[in-house]
Amino acid sequence: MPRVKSESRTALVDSALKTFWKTGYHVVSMGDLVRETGVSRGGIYSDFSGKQDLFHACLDRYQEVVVTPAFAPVEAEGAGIDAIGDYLNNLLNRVKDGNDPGLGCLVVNTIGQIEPEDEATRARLDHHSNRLVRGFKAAITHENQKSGTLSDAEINTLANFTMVSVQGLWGYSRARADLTFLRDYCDTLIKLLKSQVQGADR
Amino acid sequence: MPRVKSESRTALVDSALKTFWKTGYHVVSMGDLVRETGVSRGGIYSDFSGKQDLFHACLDRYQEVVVTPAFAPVEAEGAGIDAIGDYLNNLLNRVKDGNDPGLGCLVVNTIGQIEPEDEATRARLDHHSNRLVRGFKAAITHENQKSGTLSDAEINTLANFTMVSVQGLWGYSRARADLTFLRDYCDTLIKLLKSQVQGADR
DNA sequence: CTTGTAGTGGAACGATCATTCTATAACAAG
DNA sequence: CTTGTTATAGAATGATCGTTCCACTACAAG
Repeated sequence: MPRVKSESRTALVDSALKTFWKTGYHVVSMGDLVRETGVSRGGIYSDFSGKQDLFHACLDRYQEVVVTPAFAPVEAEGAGIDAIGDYLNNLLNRVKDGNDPGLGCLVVNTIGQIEPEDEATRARLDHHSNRLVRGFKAAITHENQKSGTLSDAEINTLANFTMVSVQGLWGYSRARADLTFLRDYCDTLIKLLKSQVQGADR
Repeated sequence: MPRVKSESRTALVDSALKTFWKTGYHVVSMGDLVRETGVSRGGIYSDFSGKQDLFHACLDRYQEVVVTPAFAPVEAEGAGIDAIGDYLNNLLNRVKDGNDPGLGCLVVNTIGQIEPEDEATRARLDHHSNRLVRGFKAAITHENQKSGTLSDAEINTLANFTMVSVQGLWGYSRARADLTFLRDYCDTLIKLLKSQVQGADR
């Protein structure tokens, strides 16, 4: 038999992911991707049907290599509100350690530049948002079990709020790479969430 | 004397603003702008040095025609936290009435697709963020004067948090045009801010 | 060795981009 | 009318885009 087919090209996708993340889908050219990934044009097109297909693979891979490890504390069994703080700090530390191509979140960046008809991309963004809400809801629910302050509807609303607010953090972190500023945001969010569960003002 | 020079082209900028807002800077072509604004290529280039220059004019105009009226309650003398809710609902109602090209915020969308070296654009985005923080800080400070619960540093932190969180709202509103969902976010934010000023849990 | 496949480097293609230019129409002032 | 200015429609330009194609190399299996 001939040579074995490429071992699934994760290195290509990882490299393309960084490029898309740093520069944005529309600005990245296939020439950029060839240069940054070290894979030839033919190689890319043999594994993906085109630029958009590769980008979708990057969005999926982003969930695996960035969201899953960072969000693990929240998705862990018995996670409470502090796990949300761990999640935020996990990503902030990635930035500090220089593991990420820059700040921001690939999903949040993409929301701002996707065209409304692009359903395939939109579905991936929705999946991300739903994943966050699901995690936040479980964490708030667990924290709330101690006091029983919040109703189910209130927990839902709070989880949705947290998701939206956190997407603001990642979006804004692209504009301002001030770790102290960003950590203050995280501390405030956690404090606010806890104050709601403790239900001090109800 | 000959014919008078074009009356400052505000109609051109207004139209270009909508196009950039809806579609995003990189996706909009000069051909799109010619078609949407009804101004010829020569006309555009006689008033602006290029696409980026026109875009900057749109960012500036966005402050005037969108942010200033919507944010007016917050920037008004004696505004409190409810003014922040008015601001959010002002923009949500614009969407409902179909005045805006879609959802989202031109500034937030731009943050996600600007290249780090583009200082001229970045300065305009910073100006917007600073304006929001200044307004939120004044409103929270005024509300806090009744109880005196929060320190100056705490007010600063809360104003920064609010700005980041609100940018999350406008960013996410592009992905999910569900007015009920978005209003729930607004109500939650206002409730959280008030609970902090009342200082129930301190 | 030969054979078949995977992958490369880069030319080629047609489309589209931002920008410039030209010829012309519209109109105000003399 | 003529003259001067503004703006138009659209051709032209040169660059770059995503995509396709091809000659060639590397290598594993027979």
